[in-house]
Amino acid sequence: MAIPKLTTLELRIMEAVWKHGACSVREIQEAFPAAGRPAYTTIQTTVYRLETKKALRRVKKISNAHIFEASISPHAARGKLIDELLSLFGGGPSLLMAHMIETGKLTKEDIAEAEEVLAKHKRKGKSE
Amino acid sequence: MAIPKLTTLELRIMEAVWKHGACSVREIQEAFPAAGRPAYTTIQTTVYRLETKKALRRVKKISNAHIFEASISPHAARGKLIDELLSLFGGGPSLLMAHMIETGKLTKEDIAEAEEVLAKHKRKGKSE
DNA sequence: TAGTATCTACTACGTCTATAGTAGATTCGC
DNA sequence: GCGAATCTACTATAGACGTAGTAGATACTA
Repeated sequence: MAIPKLTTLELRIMEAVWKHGACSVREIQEAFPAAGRPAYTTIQTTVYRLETKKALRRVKKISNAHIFEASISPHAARGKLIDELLSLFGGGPSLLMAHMIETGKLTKEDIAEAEEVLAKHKRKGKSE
Repeated sequence: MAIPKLTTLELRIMEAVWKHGACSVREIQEAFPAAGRPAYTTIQTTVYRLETKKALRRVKKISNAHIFEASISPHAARGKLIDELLSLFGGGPSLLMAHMIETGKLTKEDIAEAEEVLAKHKRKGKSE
């Protein structure tokens, strides 16, 4: 199943659903910071679009409100974003990492952490 | 100077200008792979839009053609992209790195390379 | 200089996105 | 059961993007 391309607002809605679990349009809307919160119907429209994109689906109805659930995982959605970014950086992580180092976003600690994660991942991978 | 938001096509045009240096619309168009190359006027329109976004500027005229030059650096433009991605990953590189490791995009070698870049960067940074 | 090629400037248009209003259905409280 | 609140479904719209055509200006060539 291909991960659909999600826009910023769509992604923020997905984040809300991923975080809160199955929820209504109202709950999604209220997950947005009160300052600059989009209108209820703005969220509603975008939720519907996420539905046609197969990123959300209706699971049940509570009272007169539909309850939505994510059909794609945060892991998969983020993976797609990363793939797209990497493709703009020549396909590999080198340029991306180099850039983060130059701009101070990637520190010694982050690298050490990455090594640990890698080691852990390798151990798991071995058993597959 | 804020870096404007660039779309995919815009970014590909910028890449061409960054690579070739100041060039004409025709040269930009021909930098695209022949298969699926957009029409001349498609490039032209997008170049104009990049001009209003202050990402490109006309520097001179050769014969009857304008020559364009980048007003923003690849470094800055890529930095903006990375910032946007990182903000979707909680602001830090950890989640991003972890994801790349899990999906096999980040290897031991990449991490070793990053360490070298970091060391090199630190040496340079010290003298500033 | 006359014809041809090229380029600019402008216009057009379908799609997508963010935005939100409205009408009618549903439900809840009393 | 009736009024108020809430929700859905539909409609609308402005701006951005990718796409490209056309008319007129400019320049090269023979």
